[in-house]
Order: sequence, then structure tokens, then C-alpha cells
Amino acid sequence: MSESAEGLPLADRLAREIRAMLISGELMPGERLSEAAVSARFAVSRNSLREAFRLLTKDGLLRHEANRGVFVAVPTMATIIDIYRVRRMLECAALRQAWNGHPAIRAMRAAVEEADRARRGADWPGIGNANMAFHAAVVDLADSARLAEFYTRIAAELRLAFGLLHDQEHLHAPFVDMNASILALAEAGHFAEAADEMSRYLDLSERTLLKSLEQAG
Amino acid sequence: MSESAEGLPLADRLAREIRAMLISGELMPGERLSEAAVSARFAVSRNSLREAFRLLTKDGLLRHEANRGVFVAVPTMATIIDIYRVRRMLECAALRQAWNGHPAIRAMRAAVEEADRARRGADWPGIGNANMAFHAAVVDLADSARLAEFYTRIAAELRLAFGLLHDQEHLHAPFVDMNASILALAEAGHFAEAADEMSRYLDLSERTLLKSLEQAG
DNA sequence: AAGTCAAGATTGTTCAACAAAAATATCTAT
DNA sequence: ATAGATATTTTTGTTGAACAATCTTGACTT
Repeated sequence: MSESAEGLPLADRLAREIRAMLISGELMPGERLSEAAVSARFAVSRNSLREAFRLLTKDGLLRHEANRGVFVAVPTMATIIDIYRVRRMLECAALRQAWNGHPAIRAMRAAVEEADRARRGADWPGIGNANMAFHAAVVDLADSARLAEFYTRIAAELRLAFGLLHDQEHLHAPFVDMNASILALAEAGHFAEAADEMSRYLDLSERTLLKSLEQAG
Repeated sequence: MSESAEGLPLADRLAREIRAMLISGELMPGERLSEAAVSARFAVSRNSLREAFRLLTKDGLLRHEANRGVFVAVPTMATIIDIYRVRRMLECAALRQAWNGHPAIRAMRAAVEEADRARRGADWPGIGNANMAFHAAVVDLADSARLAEFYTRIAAELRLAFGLLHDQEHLHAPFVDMNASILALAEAGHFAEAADEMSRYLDLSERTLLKSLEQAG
């Protein structure tokens, strides 16, 4: 399904693979990525790898220290707070100016159903993915390619923060129902109320995450 | 004043220089950037230049075609519309949730005064710069590093679009007064009204730009 | 004028090299 | 033994050259 990597420049493919490893927790925050080691791991040249590193650094997923190398970024409380500030602005505004029958609403519904399925199957990563898909779909309501791309960058950074947590299993599950209620409001055309509900969702989610992070830190 | 380029990686410095050339119109939309020519021009290796190209491509300022090279991005009507959609969301929301005495308001005032000075001196590029500074300051009201960085990327893309225009001299001048009135409302603590005024500003600015682009196209 | 095919030029990627900086190990002197 | 100074090793930063793959150009044919 995700064989869409052919023809792209090597640096892009590399960045994609490393990004997946960062999001999945295979690479831990703070970890150092040696050019020699990683380029050997992927069987590519150091030069190509450096191009990929630049991309990921620009995404905020890696951190570049001069003459010392690149490290997996370490999200802090400030990071989380900033990300949620962005989410509040983007997601609430997107909902508030949405219109009836927008294609993104179908995507929202699909994500909610997928999350429900995953929850019934106790598939925690599946819930996380579906949750992310739901909120990306919300941003798509704004009909802006640049906004959507920006949001995926932010979402990746957020998922990196999840890597800091010990048991993130039950972190998404309680929110499936809130997503469903946001969806219901949107489908009924009550976009202002949907935005308000989203605001509550984000407050709650942020607080939960910050608390988990504090305990894990 | 802008000697802040020491110590940074070469690719970053290169990207910054090329970005400046793109914004200043020294490089025109559609133009092809040959790796050999540009790397010779800056006296750097092709490898380093390619890193810089990747950065700028990610910023939307360059366009990468496989096996064909990189070109200066060509903004279209769709680009403008998307950028203004982003601006409306960011700038209006930032104003609406601003608070009295926010440091960014001082920056807004400084930009307005600078624009006024530039207009009196018939310094058109100066007006453009001050105008950009004003709107960046508005976004700073949101207190989000990620949002601010995103906005500078969008602003750079917008300035690239100005490059398509023949006489952009009088494009910013009429808006100096609107900025001043937005500032006045913000300083008086009337943030909702300021946001509404900003919305009108953006509508007008977008329409003006689209029309100019149509005539120049 | 349209199509074919052989140069010619450009990108994509790798490798090897070396200077500069940082990390690590070694050696004092107290 | 410990703190500090020095030498050694490892890494990053950057370059130049090389070569395959691909695109462009231009000559040649029909």
C-alpha cells in the first residue's frame, strides 16, 4: 500500500524512512545519529544521508549541533505547549469555517470508524494512527495545501514526544469518543460547536500529555 | 547589522544567500539553477549546494524535477489564494487572541513608523520590508515559535510572487494606512475589531495582487 | 517536416581525501 | 589518587573526481 517511494530522490526516501523510525519510537529522543553508522545502515553515501538529515532537521525532528553531529530532538514541555498552541489555532479555525458536505468530513468519519475498530481490537498503535488521521482531516477542512503540510510536520513532532512516554497505550483511547462527538457536530453542520468541542479536546489532551511527560521525565 | 552568518553550516549560509536573491528578484521565477553554474558562482562544491537546494525546495521557493534540475518556483493564482488563506487564518486569529501590552505590539508600531518614514522618502523596497515586518509581528502575537517560523516561509513565497510583477512600487503603499489603523485598534485593546480590519486588509491585498498578476501574466 | 539516432551535457550518487573540531586516552605533577 | 595538560583518535565539514542514468541537442535520413 505504501510503495510510493519509487522515482523520488534518495534523500527524500531516506528522510521518509528515518522519519518513520522516529515516529515509531525506534529512535529515541536524545540519541545521537552518527553519519558513518547510519549511512552504513542504509547502504548510502554520507553525502546523501546529510541531505536527508538537513530535511529532518528543518522538520524539527532532528537537532544539528555544529561539529558535533545530529541528535534526535528532545521534546520539552515548551515544545508540547507550542505544538498545542498551533493545533488550537489551526484545528479550531478549520472547523469554524468549514462547510457542509466538505470531502474532509468523510475522511474524519473514516478515521473515527477506524479508531473504533482499533479500540475494539485493543490495537493501540492503530488507535494512535487513526486519531492522527482524524485531526489531519480536520485541518484539511481549511482547504490549504500549505496548512496541511505544516500540520503533518507538527504532528510528527508530537508523535516524537510520545516516544518519551512509557505506557502510551491508554493515551489516545479516551479521546476516541471526543473525536466522534466532534464529528457528529460537524456532520450536523454545527461547526462553531464542533470548534468549541475541539478546544476542550485539545485542552484535555495537552494536560494529559504534560502530566504523563512530567511523570516520565 | 546582519553579520549573523558565522559558524552556521555552509548549506544554511548558502540557502540564506540564495533565498535573499530569490526575494530580491535577482533570480526570476521559472529560471533554471544549474548545479555547476551556481556552485561555481558561490565557490562551493556541488554536494554542499545540493544540501542548500533541498532546504529551499522544502520552503517552496525552488522546485525540483527529477533528473532535470531545480527551478525557481513559479507562483500561480492558486499559490496566491492558498497563501492568503493561510494568512487570514494566522493573522486574524493571532490578533483576536492577543493581549494588552504584548511585546509584539511594540514591534508592530515600529514597523508602521518605519513604513511611514519609507513612504515619505519614496523608498518603495523599504515600504515592502516594513510591511512584511508588520505582519510578521502580528503573527508573533500568537506566541508560537513554530507559527512564526511557518509564517516567514509563507512570506518568502509571497515575496517571490511579487517578482512576477512589473511595477510593484505602488503595491504596498496604499496599505500602510490600513496597517496603522489595525495597530491603533490593537493598541486600544480592540482586538476583535483589529482582526476584522485585518480580514478586510487581506481581502483587498489579495484582490489587488491577483489583478496585478493577471495583467502581468 | 517529421522522425531517428548518435553525441553532448546534466543530474544522481558514490567514494576517497583532508582540514578542523571534538572526544578520548595518556601522562604528568602535586 | 586527582586535577590538569597534552597527545591520540574519532567525527564532522567540505571538497574534488568519477561514473551511470537520464535528458537535451543537433545532425542525418526519409
